[in-house]
Amino acid sequence: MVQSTEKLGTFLASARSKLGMTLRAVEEETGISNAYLSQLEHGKIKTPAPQNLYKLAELYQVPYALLMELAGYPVPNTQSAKSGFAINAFAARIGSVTKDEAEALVEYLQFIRSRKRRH
Amino acid sequence: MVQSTEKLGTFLASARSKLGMTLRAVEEETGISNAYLSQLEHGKIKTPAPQNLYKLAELYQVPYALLMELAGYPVPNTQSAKSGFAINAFAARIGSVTKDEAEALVEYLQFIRSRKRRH
DNA sequence: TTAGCATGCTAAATATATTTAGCAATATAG
DNA sequence: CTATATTGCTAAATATATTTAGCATGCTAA
Repeated sequence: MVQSTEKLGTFLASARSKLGMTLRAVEEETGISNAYLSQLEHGKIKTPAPQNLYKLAELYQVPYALLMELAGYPVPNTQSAKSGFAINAFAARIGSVTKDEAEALVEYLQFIRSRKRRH
Repeated sequence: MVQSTEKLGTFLASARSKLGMTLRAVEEETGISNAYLSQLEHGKIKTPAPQNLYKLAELYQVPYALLMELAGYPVPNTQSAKSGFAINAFAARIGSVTKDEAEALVEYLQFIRSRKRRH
């Protein structure tokens, strides 16, 4: 329960960092106070308003549904959300990839898994 | 803005009436206090917690997404599949990943890119 | 009728979200 | 180097969600 907001916080912090934006820059764009954003990134907000998650999703270019999940909210149309949760979070973290990169990642993942199995 | 919560209220009241349930009966089932339910049905709550809407949706047998809409919340998948087609294709290829795997993949991707940049 | 109970409601209490104000550290300009 | 601005942060203030307590009306049973 505590962890889910913790995850949301670190995810949002990471997303903002990726864009090189300052808290006050995000405040400018979204209308959400920098103080609140800071608390949000530090997991001190248990149930942020969906409106706020939506604004941040748009600004950060990440799926709104993912933020809802990370916040611990039930998400409508959960058929793909539940099964692909980890992968969605992962996808949102890396942004877009080229074909070659995707190829390399798939190969690397297979390597990781084969290695684990051996033990 | 005021009307949307008003609509939610009348909708919830109608749904409960249809089932012939009392406010306290709903409280029993959902854990939401009858006082709060009353305020909700009278449009006095601007932003009810999604968790509460979910519980009521289940009890009343109505779509959770509909309650979210009536509450004026953005609803995922009404417009949310816009972020990263390439990513989704990639995600489909590798299936679900663990947290550790995601971590490793992100790191590896950064490695790949830093390598490319050097050239 | 009258006693007891159920129902919907509301004011006050409490919890939590969100903002305002301002501090401490770091960066940047002159 | 010194001054000024920027950044992230936090305590206190404010707004709002949610609960607790209890009232008034009406229902049912004796």
